[in-house]
Amino acid sequence: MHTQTITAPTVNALDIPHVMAAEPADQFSAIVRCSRVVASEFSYNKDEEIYGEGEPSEYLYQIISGAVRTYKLLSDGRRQISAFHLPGDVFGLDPGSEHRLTAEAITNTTVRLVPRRNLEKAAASNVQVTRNLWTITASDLRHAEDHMLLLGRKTAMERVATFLLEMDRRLARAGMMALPMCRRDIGDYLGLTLETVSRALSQLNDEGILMFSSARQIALRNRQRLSTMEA
Amino acid sequence: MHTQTITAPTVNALDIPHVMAAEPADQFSAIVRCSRVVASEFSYNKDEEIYGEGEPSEYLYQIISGAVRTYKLLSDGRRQISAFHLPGDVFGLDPGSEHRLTAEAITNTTVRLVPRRNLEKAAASNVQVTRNLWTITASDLRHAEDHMLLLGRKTAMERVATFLLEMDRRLARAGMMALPMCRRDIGDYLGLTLETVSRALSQLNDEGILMFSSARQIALRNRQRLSTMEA
DNA sequence: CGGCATGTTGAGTCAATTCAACAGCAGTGG
DNA sequence: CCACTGCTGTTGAATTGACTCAACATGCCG
Repeated sequence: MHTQTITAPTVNALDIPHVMAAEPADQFSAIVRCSRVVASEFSYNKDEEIYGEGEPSEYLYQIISGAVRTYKLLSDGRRQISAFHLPGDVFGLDPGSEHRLTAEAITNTTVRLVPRRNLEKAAASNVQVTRNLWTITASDLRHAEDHMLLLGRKTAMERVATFLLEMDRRLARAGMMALPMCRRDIGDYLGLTLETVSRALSQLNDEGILMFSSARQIALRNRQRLSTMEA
Repeated sequence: MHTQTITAPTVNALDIPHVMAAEPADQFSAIVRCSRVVASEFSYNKDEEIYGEGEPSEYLYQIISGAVRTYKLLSDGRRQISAFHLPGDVFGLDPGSEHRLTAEAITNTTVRLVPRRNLEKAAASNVQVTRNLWTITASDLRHAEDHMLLLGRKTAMERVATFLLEMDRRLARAGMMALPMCRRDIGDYLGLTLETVSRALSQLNDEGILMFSSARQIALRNRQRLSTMEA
């Protein structure tokens, strides 16, 4: 693993319970709490690889700030991004000993991480830890099922509409979203070319459904209309 | 659930351990054994729905004989099949209370099933049961990740090559496979039309890479060449 | 044997891609 | 401060792989 910055290990599981009690959905915290393992922090630079496909799976990650893409490549370089991970999201849980995807920082990114080894020890005795790990895998599966429908059967415009609604839901603040990823990343997520993505966004802008303040700063002006477009 | 035939509940978990000891990979048996719940048998007719998207998730299924497709629909009828389930496969484990896919019998199909309610009771106390359920979900996720790459980035011929190798691996006997599904099902699995699937298969036949004895009886004649075609 | 499902093949179309040019902007250094 | 450079994004024009529509072939089941 090629980490650039190592901010000293900071968060001890024993400190967390009361702080995090208000966030029942935070599985990572729940796992850390139950398993009583130490979570460290690491930072990665923009475009830096966090782990590669086929590498041993040693850590579970939660994004503190930044954004991460996980993807698979074909031999000739065609790329399919499976998911974008945003602050609060957990990634890197490939059950089995090897990662099945590559993970890269989209922007400078800081993560919390716990060694899998510790998790497994905790999971062996504590059912709740195992259940939480299962829940994370189940969420990934749910997303993948939805995404297969998009990739297999939706038109370009429907894919872009779905993407915008997903990102709006996950990262909009004050009606505005700041996309961390470039047009090529969006294309590789949606199974389209970057030009097709750009054309679809321009059309939505022309139709008044969204508004750009810059290429990556987008405000949705008509979510309902966009919903009908996602098919 | 609209089941046509109810063959009397037969298999009791307590009978299984020794019979199944030779199949370590059979998670269903392991789960049934650990949780000491009763597994029943049911049969479904060709094209009969086993459960629908959005319905409460009440059972976990294992195919004894036959084949099942699980899919999602768009409002205008476009369909994406997520997976084909063949004898020995487990399906229906949508964590959470509702099914996220519809399941239908492709041919007349017999399944073993256990009530989720019983599983959950067993899983609450027995870590091994939870781990096995997690493993099933993880396998589904792995397949979905591979399939997203196919749907987002592979050409029609590459998709068909991948499909043939998958089915050959899973159901070939004596170098021959008997596909249970029609061309439309294959198309809806691969994100293609049935005509495109048919054309690709014909081309592979012309090139001597496969041989038909009937439309659904296929023997691969050159797996290595097919492997290079799946990209 | 007839009728309907399923599968194949051909011809024309089209949505998305490829290739190409240019615009915008951020960072760099003279 | 502004030209220069590289990167990202947009737009246009031509191409193409897969789709649609159509006709026909095959085969299974009653």
